Amino acid sequence: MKKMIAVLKASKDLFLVQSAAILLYRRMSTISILKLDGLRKLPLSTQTFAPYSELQKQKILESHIVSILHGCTTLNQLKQVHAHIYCKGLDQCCYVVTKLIRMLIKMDVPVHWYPHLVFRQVKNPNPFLWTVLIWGYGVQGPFSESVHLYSCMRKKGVGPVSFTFSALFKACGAVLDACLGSQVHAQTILIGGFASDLYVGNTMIDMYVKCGLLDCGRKVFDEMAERDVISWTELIAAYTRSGDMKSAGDLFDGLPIKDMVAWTAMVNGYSQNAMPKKALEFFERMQDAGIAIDEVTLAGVISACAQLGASNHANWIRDIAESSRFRPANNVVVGSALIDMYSKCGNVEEAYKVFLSMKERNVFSYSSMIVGFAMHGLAHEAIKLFFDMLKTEVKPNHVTFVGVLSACSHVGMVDQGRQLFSVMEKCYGVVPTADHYACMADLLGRAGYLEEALKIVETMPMKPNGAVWGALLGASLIHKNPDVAEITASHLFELEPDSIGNYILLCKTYASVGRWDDVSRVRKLMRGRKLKKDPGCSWVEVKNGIIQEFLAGDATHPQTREIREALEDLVERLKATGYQPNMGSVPYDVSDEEKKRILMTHSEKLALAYGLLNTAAGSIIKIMKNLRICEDCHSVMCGASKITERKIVVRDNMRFHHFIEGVCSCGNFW
DNA sequence: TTAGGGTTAG
Repeated sequence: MKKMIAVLKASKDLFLVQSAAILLYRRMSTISILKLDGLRKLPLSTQTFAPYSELQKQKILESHIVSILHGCTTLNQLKQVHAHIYCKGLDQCCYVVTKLIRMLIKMDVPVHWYPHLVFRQVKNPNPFLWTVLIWGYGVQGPFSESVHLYSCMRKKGVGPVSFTFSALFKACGAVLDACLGSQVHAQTILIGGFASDLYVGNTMIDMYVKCGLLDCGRKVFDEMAERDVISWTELIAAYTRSGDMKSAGDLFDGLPIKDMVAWTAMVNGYSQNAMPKKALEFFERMQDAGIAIDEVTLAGVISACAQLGASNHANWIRDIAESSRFRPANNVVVGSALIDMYSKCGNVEEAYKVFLSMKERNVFSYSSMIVGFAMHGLAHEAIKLFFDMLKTEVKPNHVTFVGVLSACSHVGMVDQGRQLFSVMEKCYGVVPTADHYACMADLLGRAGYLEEALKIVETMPMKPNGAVWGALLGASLIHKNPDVAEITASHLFELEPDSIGNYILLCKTYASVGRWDDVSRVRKLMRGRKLKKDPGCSWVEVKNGIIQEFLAGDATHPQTREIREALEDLVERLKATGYQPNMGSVPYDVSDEEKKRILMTHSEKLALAYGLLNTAAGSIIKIMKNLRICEDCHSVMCGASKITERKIVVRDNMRFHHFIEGVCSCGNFW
């Protein structure tokens, strides 16, 4: 650096010095301006200006100041440069002032304060200067100010530039005002020339999409004279967000040059739409195409692996992340995604290791870890982490509270949950949403306070959603309360008429108290609505990361006989320790013998037997299930963990159960 | 000036 300055100082060529200085300022953005002061003064000396006209000197000065502005990293530096701008008599130069305002806004200085003040001091603002302010309000709000400024600008007879419309669309998108957006759209056509501008088109697509008018966005796209990869990607992402992967895929196929962002939009689209296998397939195609990846790609793929819940996928993507530039310890996005993934793959210990290794943690990292602990029934750990978080600068958000409340719910910590719920808004500024009421309904309901839960639901300030009533219905089954179940189910059948799970919960609740007539009435209702029960389905991980799937009653596996024998043998040994089949887990009015037979074909039992046969002695057995584990299977898992001396981890659709030496981490409370 | 983003519940 010193050498370079010496060479530059010795140089007589002003343009050489100038361009080198600009390069230096841009590249060494962290170097304080003062350090480079000697260099900054150099080209401004009277001597070196000699061969240039006044106008040229002015232009050089302007571009010089702008390059210094670009190098600023703190507000103080900007203030210093601002003072310098005054000294040099450039405070009326729109070009320089525009750049100053832009930098101020980028540093989150409130637009209405410093930037707007600087703007007011310019006597004849040009369109760019007007626009940068419009853009500033479009970024920070109040967004109405963007529109107001635009009309002021027009009243003063200043014509817009294309950036003016981009800025306006940004503001309309931010307030989801499609009506205003289409008025601005009309202006772009009326004034002429702007509607065909690439930037304007792209921001217009973005605005329509944000306002939920995907078709309008598509129309703009179809009519654009010129498109770039950004136009395509905007629309692809919009389709993925709306769940239309078909249209997203069609567009993607037609995209002439696909860059990393476009590929990532597809990978993450599949991941967000619960198609994790497709996401991984696409990711591999992306890698085969030699496209680089970044933290956003990794986050999506990691989320897909989390959904699959299998250790082999987890280890595979962990290796990729570790060997990339975005290592979990150094990257808060990748780190947080990994915490979630390990929790969902049943390895909460590894999730916590990742959490501890992270140099920076944000609300995603904390919330993911809290939710992870909650999922595994580690409520005390979740709550401790929550209070640790409060000691940092990271503020809890609505997800963090869902995490702590569900942690309380999973272990029956009613008082702690009530306390947190009562202070979440007052002390932490998080306004309870329907999700939080669902957690409360779950917490109180599970713990047996069904009436109190019902009261909360009936008096909550917003309309209860499916999750809220669903929580109550689940609790009604646990506590065998068909009266509350009937009330909740009637709401659920309206809100979610096609959701089979609600009908089944109601049936099971009736069955639990022997009201078989009601059971058949609900079944008839289901048949009338053409609803079919989801078959129970379990997966078990065996050697080399192979995953075996079993449906309830499955007799298609080549090892079926061995599986059945192993299961019968296991149950016999369990009976010797006091186990009795739980007939209440079969919601059918059939004989006890038939109930026993049905119990033996539950998918998680088949998976367990297969796991025992096909994994090494002493290793952990990991099972995933699409539905909630039934009570009978739960007690079989408990017993099996003791007599086979195996740790068994079951992930059902609610949470994780860790069975160790005859005890489940859920404390039989799930 | 414009694109892709990780955590939530029955």
